[in-house]
Amino acid sequence: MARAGLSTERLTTAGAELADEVGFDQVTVSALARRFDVKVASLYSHVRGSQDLRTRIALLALEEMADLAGEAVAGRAGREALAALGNVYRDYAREHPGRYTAAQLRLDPETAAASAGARHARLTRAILRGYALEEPDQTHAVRLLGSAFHGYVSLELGGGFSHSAPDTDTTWLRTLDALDALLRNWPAPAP
Amino acid sequence: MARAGLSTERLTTAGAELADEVGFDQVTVSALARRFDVKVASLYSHVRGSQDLRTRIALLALEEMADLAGEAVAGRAGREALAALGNVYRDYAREHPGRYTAAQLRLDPETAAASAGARHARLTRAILRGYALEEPDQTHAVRLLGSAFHGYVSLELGGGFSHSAPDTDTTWLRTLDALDALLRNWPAPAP
DNA sequence: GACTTCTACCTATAACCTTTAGGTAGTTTG
DNA sequence: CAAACTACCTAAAGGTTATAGGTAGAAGTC
Repeated sequence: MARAGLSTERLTTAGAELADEVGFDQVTVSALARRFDVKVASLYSHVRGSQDLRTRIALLALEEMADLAGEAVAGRAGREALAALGNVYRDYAREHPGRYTAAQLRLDPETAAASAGARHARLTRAILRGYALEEPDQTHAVRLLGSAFHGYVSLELGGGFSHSAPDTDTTWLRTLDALDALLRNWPAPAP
Repeated sequence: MARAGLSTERLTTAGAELADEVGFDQVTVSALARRFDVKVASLYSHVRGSQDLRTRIALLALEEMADLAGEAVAGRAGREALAALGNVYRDYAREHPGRYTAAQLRLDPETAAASAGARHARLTRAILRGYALEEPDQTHAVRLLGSAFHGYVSLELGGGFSHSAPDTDTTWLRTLDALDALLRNWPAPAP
């Protein structure tokens, strides 16, 4: 009875790979068992079930992205920092589509609180140091940046911009231009 | 043998209701059959399967949103039109979370081409008539608006902004302010 | 080095969802 | 009013989730 060397971590990373290959919602306990050439029930010693597996993948993705974002933003400011952060999300989503959609999984409050989610918020906020924004506009801007990045990436990933000129790479650059200009020129509330 | 009065349309709208109640990915042929108090196999005369059902719900949601967006944008221009369009998406997502996530379903190219997707693009483009944008910036702006709206709505729906000051309603208003300002002041490409 | 103990993985089982095939009872049409 | 159609059925096969309880190999103990 050769042992496959299962563990919660190995299952999580294998699940993440599986997600990237076949899509996050095709990630199933059975498919994972097949990948390890092991019976399904064996996974239940390491993972509580399919929901648990999915949230573990989501947490992994959030951490990985936060790590990359941290590196990318370090030592940069202004538009350069903005572009670095945006590129992290966009590149990650293209290299790891399954993980990226996993990261969008709705987490229950406690899990979310223990996740790398807060790090993402802090990193985005750090970028705003290069721009002159006071509270509460800073928070508004954090949310707007998050929305724009996530929205762009998820629409592009979903094929929303596909096959029509101009290509999405230049739109992405112009989007970064636009967001940079917006932050430098943050408007007062409308009357 | 009383007839339940099934039809593809009734199944689709019932499926949409179900999605709003229990979440789009909990929409299952079995659950729908239960709702009509009918055996599962009976649905397969009206719907090809669970995938077919899901895309029908997605198409319905896209149409409903496009209808609402068309009404909302008519007779408005500039910031007013921008806010009207954004509010349509946001309100729709909050009233019909299941349908909204359904609308994000990745469609195969032919289905997408026959969907209301193009109407959404046209409506967004129509809004830009109130701003002075030439091509290709107009397309970039269409994509940016789509990203910002979708990103905001989906993060808010997923609880991303939850329970932290300032409240999401004012962030939403300030986001509209910001996008309006951005469109009025669209930047030239960075050097 | 034998003995316990832990761990990794197993078989078996039950519940649920999907999908297809083929049948029967209402409803509509000529 | 018979033929044809439609709406719904039973039956069955295959896949996924999940739990309970069992066995073999590895690790620690004397």
